[in-house]
Amino acid sequence: MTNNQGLDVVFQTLADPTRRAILARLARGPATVTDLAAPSGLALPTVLQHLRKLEEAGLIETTKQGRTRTCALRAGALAPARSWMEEQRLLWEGRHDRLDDYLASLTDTPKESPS
Amino acid sequence: MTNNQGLDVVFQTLADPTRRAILARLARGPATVTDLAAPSGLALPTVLQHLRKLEEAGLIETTKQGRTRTCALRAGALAPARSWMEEQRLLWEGRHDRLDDYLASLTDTPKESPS
DNA sequence: GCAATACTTAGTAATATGACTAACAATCAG
DNA sequence: CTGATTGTTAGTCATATTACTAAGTATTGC
Repeated sequence: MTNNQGLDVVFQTLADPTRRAILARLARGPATVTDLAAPSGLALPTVLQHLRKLEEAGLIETTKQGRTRTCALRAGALAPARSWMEEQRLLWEGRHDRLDDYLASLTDTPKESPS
Repeated sequence: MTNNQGLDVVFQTLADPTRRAILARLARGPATVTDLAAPSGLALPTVLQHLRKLEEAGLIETTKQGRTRTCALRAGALAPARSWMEEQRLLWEGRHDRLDDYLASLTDTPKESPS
């Protein structure tokens, strides 16, 4: 269905460059909170907020062991979003109504232009 | 690059269900502002705001002819977002570090010293 | 011309977002 | 135990988002 409620959350989560950077970093392997914060130039609590959102969106998972929390990607989490986009692409490309074509079709009244 | 600034806008735009619904509607063909507002149950100005965002994100284009504005999809506008997701998918799947595997690798030091 | 139609602008309000600092809690190293 | 490391919580603040209403402009049809 086009009404996937989880899509809101996933797209919203991906909309932030800091979070995309975190995902990109995690794509190279698991990391701790401090590891993730370092290149961002952000304060730890800020990064933590982003991590919470990423986790709530199901994009990552984390566990705490001792005093360090390790974060890793959750494979397949992007599938619904990818799926939606693919669906759209097919629809969009399937019918290539460009706007001007459409407008042309409206004035296409076979009447041989009086006046 | 992972730093695509346009991705912010596109993902942000897709994060709203009303806007996704508008896109889904437009995938079936161009429509006027009023057409798009009707099924949403929203006030016209609200829909207009969404349309402006969609247009700023490059996802649709609109033209006014007489007193009606017609909206249509802009094909290919999703490409950068799709591209980012595809890139991520490859990375994520390429290395299937699940979190527990990683943690296991850390404690690989056989701790024969429980209790 | 006049009224209905279709959109627009402006202003408002509730809520969400993303950043910070300060202070706390829980480990680990020596 | 003590202190450094790592994370967490709480509270604040500026800005953005998304909705609304009310009032405007521009076209079209009679």
